[in-house]
Amino acid sequence: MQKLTRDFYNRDTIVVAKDLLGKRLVHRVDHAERIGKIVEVEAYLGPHDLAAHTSKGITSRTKVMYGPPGHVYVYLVYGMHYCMNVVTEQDGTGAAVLLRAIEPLQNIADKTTGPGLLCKAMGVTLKDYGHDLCSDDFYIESACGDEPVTIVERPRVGVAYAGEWADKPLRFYIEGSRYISKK
DNA sequence: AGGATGATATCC
DNA sequence: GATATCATCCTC
Repeated sequence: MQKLTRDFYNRDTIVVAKDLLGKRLVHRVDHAERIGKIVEVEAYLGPHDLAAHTSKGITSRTKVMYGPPGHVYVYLVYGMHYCMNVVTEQDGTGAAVLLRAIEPLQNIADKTTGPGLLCKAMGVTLKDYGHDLCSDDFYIESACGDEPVTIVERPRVGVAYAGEWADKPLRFYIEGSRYISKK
């Protein structure tokens, strides 16, 4: 078990996205560690990626995504669900990886197959906006003996408005996992 | 197939 | 300050 360092996140976003599959997301809430294995993610590459929130430029909402890697970008979608992202690449890039689904491992009661459900189960809300994952109560670690996995590539979900960027295969998940949000 | 529900960006 | 738009989920 090894906590991921800043260097892990400070790399090409697609590489980080694929590398996050199989890692353990750990969040301590009320003295209990909630742990889930990441099984599905999406890559948002930067301002040139029309599906990314940073394509609108630096705003109060996107400033964390434009900041240094290894921090958490949380936002509210559709007025009721939170989604969490991990900021990637060097300070100023504006790229991140959306966590879409986890496999429950410890202290998780609710469903986890979708970005909104994942945040609810992990206790992630807007209060976690900007949190540094290089910390002790909210971080990602590699499992001991991290087994290689087969990665499936698909177009991202819910970004039909993004023109040609809607079709790019930037959604990645672990083949065979029963916790994938959609087929 | 359609509705819930509120922050945010983008207009006036 | 008003309004259109959501990186979703649940129920019918």
